[in-house]
Amino acid sequence: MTTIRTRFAPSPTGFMHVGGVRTALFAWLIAQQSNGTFLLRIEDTDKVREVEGSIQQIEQSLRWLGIDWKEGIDVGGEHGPYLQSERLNIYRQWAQKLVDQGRAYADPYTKEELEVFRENAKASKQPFLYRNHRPEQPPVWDGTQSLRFKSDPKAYKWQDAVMGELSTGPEAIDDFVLMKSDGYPTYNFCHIIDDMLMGITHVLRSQEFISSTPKFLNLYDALEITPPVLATLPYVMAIDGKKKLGKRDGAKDILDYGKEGYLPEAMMNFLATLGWNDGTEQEVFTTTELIEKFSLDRVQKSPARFDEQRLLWLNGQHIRLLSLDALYERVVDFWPESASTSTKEHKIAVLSLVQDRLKTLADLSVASSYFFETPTPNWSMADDNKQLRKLDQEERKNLLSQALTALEQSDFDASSVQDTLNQLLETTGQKPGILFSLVRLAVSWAPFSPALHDTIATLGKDETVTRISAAIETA
RNA sequence: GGUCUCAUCGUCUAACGGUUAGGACACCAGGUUUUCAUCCUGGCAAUCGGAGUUCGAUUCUCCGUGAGAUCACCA
Repeated sequence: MTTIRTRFAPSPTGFMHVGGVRTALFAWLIAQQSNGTFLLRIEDTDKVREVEGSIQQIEQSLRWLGIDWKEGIDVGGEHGPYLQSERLNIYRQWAQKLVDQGRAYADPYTKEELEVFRENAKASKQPFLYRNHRPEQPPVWDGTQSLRFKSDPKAYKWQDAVMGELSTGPEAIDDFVLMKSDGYPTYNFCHIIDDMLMGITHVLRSQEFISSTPKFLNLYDALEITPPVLATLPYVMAIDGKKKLGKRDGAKDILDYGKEGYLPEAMMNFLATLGWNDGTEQEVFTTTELIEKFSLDRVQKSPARFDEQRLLWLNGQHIRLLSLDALYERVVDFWPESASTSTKEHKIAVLSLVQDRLKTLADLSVASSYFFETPTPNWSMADDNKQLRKLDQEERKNLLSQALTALEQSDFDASSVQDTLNQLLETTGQKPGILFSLVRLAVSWAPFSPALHDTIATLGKDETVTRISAAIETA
């Protein structure tokens, strides 16, 4: 198998949202599965749009997801530098080469003059093509004018690893800007140089680039470069509506999902299966399985909508996949405050009870608070309960007293408590729906909780006795 | 307007040209000695339209329709 080299090459223009991250993920997956190289290059050639701190945020986002890079601005590598603004002399050399070959020329027009051309074209209902206005005697390029590619318009037909065969007519090719007048290269130019110099074998990018691909192909031809494998990924669409997911439409920072209690492996599973499947009925994939099974030829051609419900479900699935120790490591930031003084043993015991109930790690706080702090009796909860509202005050007190007496004599492991509770059903002659609901409420005062005997055993004898006693007093 | 792309349940998707069009999420109903959740069982629900090719089209071709992208000294 040939060694695959892929890259993720974002612009430092702000936080990362799921659309961008998915492109990185797919590139990373195919590199991983061939034991190849995934590298991180930063495309900071537009100084106007650049946002301070973006690079750190991009790196943090990828690391959170579990995507690592073998080469990049922070780790270096033999094809560096990986920050485009530090490669300006390289682009200049290649630009000059094109000038020398007669394939690039300085643009003598002002923006205003170009605008006139465009408007005239529009007025006569013709498409605007810069190449129809090529200057006869372009000035010598000194780096202060923009430099344009002298295109060689023709029809192209090419293979896309996802989309299959794609084609365009010569109309799609025009003289585009290679170097801007501020001395920086355009994306259209420098990404091609960098991909070549960095040995990139597979270029993955999202659908909006499909219409500029013929321009790239024309430039590859001029530079006599064999193009890498091109793969076009369909959009991730916004949750509602039919627009591609973008920051303006409320796309969230990927790091926010971590803060909200989503597991990175669940997010990775979600992103990978958004537009890809392995052909089986498997829905839940570990990272290892994704690396093994992912393939570009099973990537969907059409856009997929971001479905939060599915992400939430997957997150629950992945939470259930974790061992208690692993889960314990993950939830450090999500305990209720009252848990801070608790022991690891107790916390693990609580986790074993609530694990199946968590959809996000952030659910932990609500689901577990009564294990760490004594709740205040709230008898209105009993009045709201269909079964319990039938009991009068005396019956409540009586049942709880019997439960208290029985439990005081119980060994406090889960199965003893279970036995005790079962005996109590017989001695009181009550239905479980009434007896258990009552006791459950008395020890938790929560709308829901794990199985009663587990809950009681985990609370421990002292705490259980205290709580039932308090319930009897306030009934 | 030019160029280009896409099209199966509400959503994510499966189906060498031959299946009662399958699965998952969501939703609804039932089950697992209380509750919530997990888990299990069942239910609801789709091939954009029209021609053509074929014994037979979700699948191939064409024409519509719809949706999207792009036509920057942004990437």
